Amino acid sequence: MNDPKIRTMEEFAAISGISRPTVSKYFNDPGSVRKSTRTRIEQALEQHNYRPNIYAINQNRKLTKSIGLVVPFLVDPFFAEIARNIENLIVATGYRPILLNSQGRPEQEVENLDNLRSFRPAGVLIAPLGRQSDRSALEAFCEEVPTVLFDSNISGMGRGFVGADNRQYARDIVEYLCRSGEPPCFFEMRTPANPNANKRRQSYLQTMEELGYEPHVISVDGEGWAFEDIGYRQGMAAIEKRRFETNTILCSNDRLAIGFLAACYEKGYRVGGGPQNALRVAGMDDHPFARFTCPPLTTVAQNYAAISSSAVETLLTLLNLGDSELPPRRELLFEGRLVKRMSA
Amino acid sequence: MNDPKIRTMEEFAAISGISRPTVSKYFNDPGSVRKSTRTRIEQALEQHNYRPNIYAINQNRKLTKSIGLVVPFLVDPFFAEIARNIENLIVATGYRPILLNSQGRPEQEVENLDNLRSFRPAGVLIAPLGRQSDRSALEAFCEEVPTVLFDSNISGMGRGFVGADNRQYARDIVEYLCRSGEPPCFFEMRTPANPNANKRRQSYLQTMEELGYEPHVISVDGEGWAFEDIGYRQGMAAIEKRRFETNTILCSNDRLAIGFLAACYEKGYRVGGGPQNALRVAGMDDHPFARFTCPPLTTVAQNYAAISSSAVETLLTLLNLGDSELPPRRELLFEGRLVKRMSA
DNA sequence: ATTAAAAGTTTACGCGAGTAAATTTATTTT
DNA sequence: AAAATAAATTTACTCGCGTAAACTTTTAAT
Repeated sequence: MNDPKIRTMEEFAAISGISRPTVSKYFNDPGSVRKSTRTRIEQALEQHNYRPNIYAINQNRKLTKSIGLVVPFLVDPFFAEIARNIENLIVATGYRPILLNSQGRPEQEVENLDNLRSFRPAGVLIAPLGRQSDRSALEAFCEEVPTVLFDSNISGMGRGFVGADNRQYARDIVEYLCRSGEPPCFFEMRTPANPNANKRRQSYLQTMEELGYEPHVISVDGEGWAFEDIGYRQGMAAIEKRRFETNTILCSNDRLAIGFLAACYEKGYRVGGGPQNALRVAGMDDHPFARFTCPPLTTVAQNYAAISSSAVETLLTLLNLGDSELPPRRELLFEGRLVKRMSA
Repeated sequence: MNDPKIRTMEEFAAISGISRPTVSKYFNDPGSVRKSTRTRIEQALEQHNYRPNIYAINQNRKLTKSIGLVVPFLVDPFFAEIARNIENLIVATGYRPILLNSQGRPEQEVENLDNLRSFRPAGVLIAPLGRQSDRSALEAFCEEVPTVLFDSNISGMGRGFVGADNRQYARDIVEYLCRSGEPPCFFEMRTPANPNANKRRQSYLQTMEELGYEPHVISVDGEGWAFEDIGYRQGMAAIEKRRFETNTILCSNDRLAIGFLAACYEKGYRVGGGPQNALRVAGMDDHPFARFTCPPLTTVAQNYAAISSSAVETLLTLLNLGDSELPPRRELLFEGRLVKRMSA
């Protein structure tokens, strides 16, 4: 690294003894140049650690080597974890991830899309806010940029969707709860932020019916993404009003369950299976911290790895296909895995 | 929005009836043009939603209007929350944030710095991994780009540091624990990832001595950023080996405490103040989910807002100063606020 | 109204690479 | 070794905007 400051590709090409256009080819795809020249370039690279100017690179290119990644709420460890996975996968394929956080705000989501547009990414992976998303803004964006949705589906939007098989999630855990104790009540937000919650409720209702139990849905107020807080406050209220018809509560997601567990604790209800406990509580998602609740939370584990890699693969396939042969929009749902812990 | 596809600033300038250089001035600083022209531009803007090409903008500018933000581990809600705050502040000042996640990996941190360099940001805010950081890489970076450290200090590195007054954190909570029950043992990782942990231990030792109690430090093995898991596993082991000399455990941070609470639960120890409980547990940081643990965690709350805004302000001051008059490196420490909950 | 200062316009060049076309050189194939 | 193919080189133009200089118009000050 004797560094007489290489600034441009011109300078670097001169030093490595290769012409600039060839060096340019190398940076776009090292495999596209002869092995001998590749070696020479890489030797020069080791000595001078030159990097092509990222702005100049992209200015005159229609298809950027970057992929946008928009998540609705990064403080939610579920999304942080998914984002982490996807970022790594994107890097592994040679693209550069651009991570944007909508922070639970519809305006921010639209703003992110606008920003993203100006980056001219090759493609975009977006987990929409859901109900609050600006549909027309999203739609306009999807027409401009190859986009794959994940986590939260909006039918017809984008060129594909990868997410959870919410019906299976709810079915599996409801069946488990029913055969291991009293049938569950369903605890949820009345106006859930994303469509997964609705599917989970529907599946709860259907499964309960199939099993011959009477369903009990407790829908509570609350806006925004502070699910734990809503689970706690509304859990307290629901307990006080004795709104639960059985001793088993299935929460619509783990974050709600974490808040609900806090309410149970404060109310002095012991949570868990077995006769010594007053209540059983379960969630869905296998939130990264669900195994550290007290008691550890019984839940349905998202297949993080599969969802992440499938989302990236779906997008990459689209990108390699070219605009001519648009495949039909595909929806890929991954099953969750029942995780039995102590809470139910 | 009748959109006959404005692509360049030239086209947009023609439509708005203003010359391109003036339009350019407008985008760089709307306040720098006369009010009447500003209005005309903004009217045209409403009709055509044109956005200057981000690559072209930055290519020919030494000082980019963007600020890098590097965090060590975004799955940690503490950093997610800080990042959220800082991002908002950066946007409010007219800069564009570039968020990069080191994911707990030193190589990734170096990679992030390299990437950031090629973005030529006006300045950078970085929370280093700490012990594992590549000092020389960091140092080289700091010399090239105006950089302010936060959360995790590395003495002399960068042009300033903003973080927590860890000694005060530990002092305050140790004093509280001592006057409200048995003096605390200190539960920590043997080789903590960042220097805050060391300061907290030192302050624990000093405060215990000042109060005339014998300190007990339980240092446990464990690498990486899975603090909850370490707190859980090593907490289990420590409980089994009866390594705690008193009934009060102060954990080096909340994530460790969350794991430790899970261990207590599994071992059947009731946690909280009062005679009916076996153990008291406290943490530090006021992790976003600390109030939802069972029992709710007594801790010292980071002043998220102050740290975030102070970090951004420190950097902006530097940027506005120009290279001539470098102020001395300043370290700003913010006090935490004792938050008494049920766990101790 | 005259003058000075501020703001806007024209013109022209540069940033650092992508990329296409024509040509030369190197590598394979027969 | 000759022919066919693949890879590099040269040359030259492009992308979209920043920015400086010289000049003109508008606004503010006297």
